Amino acid sequence: MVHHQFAALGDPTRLAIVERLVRGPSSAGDLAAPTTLSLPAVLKHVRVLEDAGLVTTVKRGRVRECRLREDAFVAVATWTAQQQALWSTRLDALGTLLEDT
Amino acid sequence: MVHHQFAALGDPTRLAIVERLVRGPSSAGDLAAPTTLSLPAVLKHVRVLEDAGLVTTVKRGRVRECRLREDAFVAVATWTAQQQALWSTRLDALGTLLEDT
DNA sequence: CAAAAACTAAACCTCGTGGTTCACCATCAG
DNA sequence: CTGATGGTGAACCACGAGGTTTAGTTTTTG
Repeated sequence: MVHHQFAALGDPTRLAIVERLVRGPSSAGDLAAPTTLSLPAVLKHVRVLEDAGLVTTVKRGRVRECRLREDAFVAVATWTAQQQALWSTRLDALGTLLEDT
Repeated sequence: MVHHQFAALGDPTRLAIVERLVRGPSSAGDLAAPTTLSLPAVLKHVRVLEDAGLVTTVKRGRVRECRLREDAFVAVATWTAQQQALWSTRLDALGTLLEDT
């Protein structure tokens, strides 16, 4: 169900987290630092991303390390490509139909 | 700002609308028919998709025709691919770093 | 061991989203 | 012209999402 991924990426804060995480793993605190938000708020966002399968976290000692999951992005890319494919074949069908008339 | 597209696709009803629209344009009424929702509700969703640039609508006579915009999907696909690229080059960098040690 | 750091859990608040209904306008069919 | 059809605008409502603070808990560090 790909709409969970989309919903997770739909929030600007979460999108920013992802764009930062793409440069490498980070602790929750380091994710919160550049923002104006409180730690708990950021942690909630991370949890949402985790539930959507876009991020994994492990707790090492007292720090929670967050890293990106590539396969989730593949799922999103696949869905998008598939829709595009359906759309363009439909356009092709219309094209040949118009040729026939 | 791609998070608007993501937010628009994050709602299941809206995603369903898109998946139906990929098979060709449709009137607002025809979009509402297969759902349990009221027409105004569906129209609101269409408006959101329109604001996100994923859909265009024109009013012809008394019926509003909705159709998909391919370029918006290209934008989404591009963003996703770009993140994937950044992520994997970062993995490559880590790989060579590990080789050096 | 004591104190600081990093997170977590819980309680709480606000506001936007997703939905409704109803009244209304515009257009098409008879 | 009249009535039915398709859509629009406005008022309204409920609830969940995104945020806060505060009070713990668990590691690390001096």
